[in-house]
Amino acid sequence: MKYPFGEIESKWQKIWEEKHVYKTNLSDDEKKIYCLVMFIYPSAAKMHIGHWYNYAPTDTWARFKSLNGFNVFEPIGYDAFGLPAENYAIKTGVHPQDSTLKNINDIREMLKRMGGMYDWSAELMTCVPEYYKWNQWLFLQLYKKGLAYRKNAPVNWCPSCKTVLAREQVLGDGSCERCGTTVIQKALTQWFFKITDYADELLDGLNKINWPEKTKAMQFNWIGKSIGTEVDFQIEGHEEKITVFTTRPDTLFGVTYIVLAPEKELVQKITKLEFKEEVNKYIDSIKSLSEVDRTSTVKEKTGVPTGAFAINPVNGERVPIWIADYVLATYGTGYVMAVPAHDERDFEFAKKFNLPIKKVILEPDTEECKELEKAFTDVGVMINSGKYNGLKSDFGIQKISEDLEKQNIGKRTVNYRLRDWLISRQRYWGTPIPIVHCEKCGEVPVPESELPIVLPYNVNFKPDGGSPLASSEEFLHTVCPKCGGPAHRDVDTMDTFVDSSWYYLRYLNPKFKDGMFDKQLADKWTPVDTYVGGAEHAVMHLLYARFIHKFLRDIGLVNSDEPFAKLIHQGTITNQGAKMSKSKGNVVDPNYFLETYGADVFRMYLMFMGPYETGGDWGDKGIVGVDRFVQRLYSIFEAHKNLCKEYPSFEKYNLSEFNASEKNIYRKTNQTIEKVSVEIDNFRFNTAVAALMELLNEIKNLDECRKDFQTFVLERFAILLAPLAPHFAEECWEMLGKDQSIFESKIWFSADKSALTVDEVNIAVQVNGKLRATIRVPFNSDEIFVKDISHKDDHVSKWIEGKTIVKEIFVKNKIFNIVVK
RNA sequence: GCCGAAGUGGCGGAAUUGGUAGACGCGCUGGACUCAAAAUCCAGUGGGGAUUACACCUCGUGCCGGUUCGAGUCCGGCCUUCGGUACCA
Repeated sequence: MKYPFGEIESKWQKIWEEKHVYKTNLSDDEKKIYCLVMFIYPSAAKMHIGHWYNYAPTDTWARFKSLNGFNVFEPIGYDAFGLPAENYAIKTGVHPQDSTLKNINDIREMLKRMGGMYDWSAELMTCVPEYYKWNQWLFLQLYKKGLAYRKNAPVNWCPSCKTVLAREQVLGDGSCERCGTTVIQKALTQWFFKITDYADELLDGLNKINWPEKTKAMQFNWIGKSIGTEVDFQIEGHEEKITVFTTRPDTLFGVTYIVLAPEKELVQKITKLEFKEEVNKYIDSIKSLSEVDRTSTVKEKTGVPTGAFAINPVNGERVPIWIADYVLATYGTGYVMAVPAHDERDFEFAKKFNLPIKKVILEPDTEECKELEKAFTDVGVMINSGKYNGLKSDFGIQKISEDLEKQNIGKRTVNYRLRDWLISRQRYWGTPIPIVHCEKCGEVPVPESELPIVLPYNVNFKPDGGSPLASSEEFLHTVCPKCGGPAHRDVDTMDTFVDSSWYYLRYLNPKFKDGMFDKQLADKWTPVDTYVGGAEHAVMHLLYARFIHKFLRDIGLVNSDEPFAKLIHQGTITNQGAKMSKSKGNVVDPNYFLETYGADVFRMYLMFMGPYETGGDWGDKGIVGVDRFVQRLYSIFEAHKNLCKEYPSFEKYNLSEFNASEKNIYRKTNQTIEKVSVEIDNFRFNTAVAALMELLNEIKNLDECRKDFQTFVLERFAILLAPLAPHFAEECWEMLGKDQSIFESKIWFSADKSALTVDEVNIAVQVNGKLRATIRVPFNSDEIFVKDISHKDDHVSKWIEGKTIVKEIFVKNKIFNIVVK
């Protein structure tokens, strides 16, 4: 009979639910494992196979750990706020809350159908006040510590979504991550979280976590720590000065001009009257450029002079001040000292605008008078640098910095590429920011007792610019918590990365009322032991979560430094070479496979396809192989119904009492237990499945074995299958005559180590490294014995006859290599 | 451009510290069953050569070189693909 997956899957899902086998007892943390998979974004109604590829293998790992006696907590939830739901509402008129809740219901059904071991009592969604109240509370804590602040800043603005995007949400081609529209620059007053205060700690922490090296490298580069010096330049005819940041103070004598980022306010102040028109024209011309456009290496450099001059503090030279878009207001001080001789960008710029190039570092083995063809950026000997002449330039960096500090015109400092986290969004479907704006008192934080500030249901979320919440009169108007006068609420909402920065703490008790999360549980259960999710989150989400975790530690709420001890990235499943996405229309729907093969075959096939961390292009060719495997097994178990009741197995067998088939099968069974355990433990599901297929091939002669031994083998087979194909394994287990669910009784067998080794091994006999024969010898035979047999072997002797044996290499149980001349 | 990862049969992919390359599966070929087909079962299956047949020989892990008794694995230099990133002063 064909394996009736439909009824069996629903049967066991019902039993698991009734018996609460997935409920984790969080008060017992002795052998705890917090296994977390990145929560799901319910933007599309259906889960596609990419989601399955993420969730099913992780579930297999969690089930494996659970059967091995660990107390595993595996929760699931929904990253429910965000743009797609709102964009969908604008298009169709369906309210984001309604569409999101419906999608969540569909997804929950699918996750249950998949057979996920999720603790449903820990399910959470971020779009409910019970959750986002604590985003607001978190905001207030950051605010109290001065880590949430407002500033006017040039921001990435998506004209289509009419919202500000974080830099990280703008794709490489300058388009909006969510809708694909080209992003423009716009200045707005926005809320920021001061992640830069934690930059150093975020760097140091990378050494303490078991994460993929490449992910750590990406975070390292993203933070981009650089050590340098700030130097003050006086502006001719102005009180103010220009402070530049440089990593090369040794080139200070080579400065031939200064460049300001065009959007800096100072530009307006110092620009000479006759240059104003050109300068403003230039500023206008780059406004439409996205930061990516501005910073493109292929684009020719542009810029205009301001007519103003600065004085070089070390030699009193008068140098012109320019503005150019290659200088960014957001990095360093926004002002750059240009040394064309020793910086590639400055060199290119100076060449184009005929600015002087002054050599101050001499390249080893070159002449001072030789004209530079390109910037020399390495270490050399300082020249044209007054009293520093003759010093090696790397030493000059130290020396000049010291002297600048003594004269109070410079200061050694550290700069980060990392910017503060912009969290304001001019959007409806998110967490309202708990700030009130009062005409008298200015910005006033909402008292904690008044939280949550509930997101109103009735708003106009049409894309007419600005924040939709401003259209809700009752939301907007309030009284000032400080003076009681009329005030209005902040109408922006928070970036959804705030939600995902602490959800792993909330899972431990999503209904907790006395705080953001249950600290007692968090102290016991965090850090998360194993976190699984896509590599696309390598810098954004994973860096923000680390920051928030460290902040929570600093206010005494968690007792660890890092949120995620171990990180695994599942690979991406592509379709015809492209990432699956609704917009590309290449999403593969799992339903066909569920209806044809069932959930277990489908999830096992996903794991069998290849290494979990590699992913790959989707193809369904091989699924029939996994299906055949399951069908064959099903017939075997069907043919041995109630076997364990009639012929109970022994725990251990002695090889000497076995016939040949029994001996082979006993050995293979134990080897498979060993192999599958190690492979699943290391997220190598493909080889675990292959090992089970090998075992199936081996037990073709099962009927030649003693009955109680047949029980022994089939018991183990069912248990080994359980993490991979949980419904099917339960059914097999029951067919054998077992009364209790595998996952209720938590069984895992360990291998009989004495049965792992073999009596005889094949040894490869080589002559000059070429395989000439394989001989079968007793396990652990010594060299003399192997040598004797090898030399007598015809296939070997014909290659060594008449030759001189130079040497012989013997590796026990593996190889015997004869080197002849 | 820079950083990172990867290139193995017709296909997805296996291969402890260097030690019999191609596990497992798909596909394909042949056979059994069947009136026939599907399904199922059995056998074979890297390329080339050679043989009545069994032996057997030879080439082979992107390309070129190196280390070694021995290299998919280590080293040097290329090529290709895929990710990440982009004037960071």
